[in-house]
Amino acid sequence: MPITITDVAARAGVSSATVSRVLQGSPRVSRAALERVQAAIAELEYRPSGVARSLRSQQTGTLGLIVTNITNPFYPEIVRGAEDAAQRMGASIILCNAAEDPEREIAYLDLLLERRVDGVIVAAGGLTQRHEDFLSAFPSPLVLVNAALPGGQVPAVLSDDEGGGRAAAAHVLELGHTRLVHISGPAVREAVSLRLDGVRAAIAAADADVTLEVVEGDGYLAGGLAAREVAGRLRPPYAIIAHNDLTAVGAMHALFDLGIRVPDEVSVIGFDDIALAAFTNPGLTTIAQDKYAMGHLAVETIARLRSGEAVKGDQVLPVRLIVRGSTGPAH
Amino acid sequence: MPITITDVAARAGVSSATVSRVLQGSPRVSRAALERVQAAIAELEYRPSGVARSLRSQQTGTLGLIVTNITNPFYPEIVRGAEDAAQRMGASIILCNAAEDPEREIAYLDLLLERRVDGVIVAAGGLTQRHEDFLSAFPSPLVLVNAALPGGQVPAVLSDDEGGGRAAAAHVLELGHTRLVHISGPAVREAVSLRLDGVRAAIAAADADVTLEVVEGDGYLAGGLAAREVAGRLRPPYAIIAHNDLTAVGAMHALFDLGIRVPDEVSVIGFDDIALAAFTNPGLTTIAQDKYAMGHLAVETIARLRSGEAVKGDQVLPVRLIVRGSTGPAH
DNA sequence: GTGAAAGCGCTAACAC
DNA sequence: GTGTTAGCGCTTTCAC
Repeated sequence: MPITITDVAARAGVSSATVSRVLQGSPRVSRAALERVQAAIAELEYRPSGVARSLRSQQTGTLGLIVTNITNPFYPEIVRGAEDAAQRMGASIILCNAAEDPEREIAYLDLLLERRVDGVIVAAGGLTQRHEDFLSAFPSPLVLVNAALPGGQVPAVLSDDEGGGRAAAAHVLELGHTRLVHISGPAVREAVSLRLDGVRAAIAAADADVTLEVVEGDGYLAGGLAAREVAGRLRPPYAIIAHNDLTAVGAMHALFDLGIRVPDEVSVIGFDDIALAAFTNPGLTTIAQDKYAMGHLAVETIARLRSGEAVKGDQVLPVRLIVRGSTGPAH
Repeated sequence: MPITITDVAARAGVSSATVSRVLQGSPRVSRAALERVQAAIAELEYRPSGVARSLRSQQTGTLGLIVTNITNPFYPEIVRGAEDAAQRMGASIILCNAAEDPEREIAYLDLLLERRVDGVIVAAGGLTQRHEDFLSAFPSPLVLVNAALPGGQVPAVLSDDEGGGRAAAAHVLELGHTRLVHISGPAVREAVSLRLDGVRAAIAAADADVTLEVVEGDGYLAGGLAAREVAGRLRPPYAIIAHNDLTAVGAMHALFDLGIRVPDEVSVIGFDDIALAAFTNPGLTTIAQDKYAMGHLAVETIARLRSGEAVKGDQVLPVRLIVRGSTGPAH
């Protein structure tokens, strides 16, 4: 049974109110009392109960962070950014790993409400209709990362998917590629169509004779395996623009299996810049999202929301092209 | 301001005690009251306050999980295992990312105590003397993952490092290698010397003419770069046994830069089996730790501790050799 | 400058 | 079967 404020008060020969004042750093405490209280706190190794404080103050100093899948290498950086920002403002993060299960995501939302968290961040890939219903009526500060709700009712932190798609296509176009294959993610996600839009925009802007083929992947390694089927009927050179790095890595593997050389025969470019991307062989050229900043900004946005500020619309972070070894000139 | 139990009671025309009974699923409630209370709960969208409950019940249903560095690919799997186990028992995880800072690790221990978590899991690489002092006197159920305290005062979940080192060396020995290079981790960590012990044991058991050279790395990618210096003076074939996968990947990169072929000229084997290992090229042969199980078991151990069971000593999980493409016959 | 006391939302005796 | 009440540990008026 931990020490309570009453124990400290007794030990210091004061009332609990005085101990509380010391805890709050109130100036209305005599020097003598202050010292005795501090001594008592130290001797008893007293630690005020966060639970009791939360009940009194109606705030827990706790933020909920729901991620689709913590073992997806896209998320740990976001978590780190969020955690750093939270720590800076004296808050803790309750991490909820939805393990790719939308129902579990919603169950966690409920749980976090019961825990009276000061805010919730949802870093989820795809949002279902049930999410929308639940989230748009969420009774607590809420920020979405990497996904948005129609109408912009809920503040969201996003990357510039359209610009990223454009940059990816422009890069391979510049290398002289005229045949592009886009392995997309699941069509329901908004980022998927935005990236594709970007690719199309870059092609349109190039006013050269360029073909684009789109095959739908799943956003994971498996989706990249579509490259096998593509390689069966397309003769190099061509460039594969993957929806994300996992897809790109899957595609590279399929290509290696077939003995097709990257980038000599086929160029591959990804999206996200997960840690893995720097360590494939060749290194993966990709469009980097600033994942750390996304997590950080999400927490800061919660703070702004809590201070009564009306944060409206999406906050879009810039992306940038990182050229490694997986893209090369078409020949 | 959220709805309270009193609001529900008023709405249902009963006392808060009755509402509480309904919440607890007590049988001592009349049908009529039960229905009215349930209706009121639904209409008001009432959610009991976890904070108030925690204050009453003296337990928070919350576990602290301190991780050295969530962006180190070794940890997300542990987190997932812990999170799954916690969820199964209705608990939440407060994730604390120490960001490689031992002081921050200790600060988090304090924080978690204030938050009155039901237990703490520390998944940290290296433990300093300050850790030892703090941890051995920790006033809350505590489990270490991937590190142990001398004397076994604190229950720890570990992998079979010695056996893993043995398996790694045995594997390359079997491939005909007679010159082994071990790139270790920082000498202070116990796992480092255990793995090296294993390597030595395998060599001793082989009773062949085998040389072993040990160079100290840092357990990260940079440590693997020591392979560059090794390659400068050693002629292939030889085998590099890395302390962990990150080190192995760093070594492979150094080798590629020098135009040395893996595994044709030099074999490389890692330890951990991080997600990355399957996607290097060639794939990394490694000793897999069951990271998910470690996280899971740690949470279960907390539960046992809380139920009053005296868990003593280390729980050592088996490892297993995973052969991919980075090791091959010596010739 | 300090203490008494109320109350945050809930549960668990204890009465009736 | 139901209500009253005390109390979990803290903060904050309100007196003095």
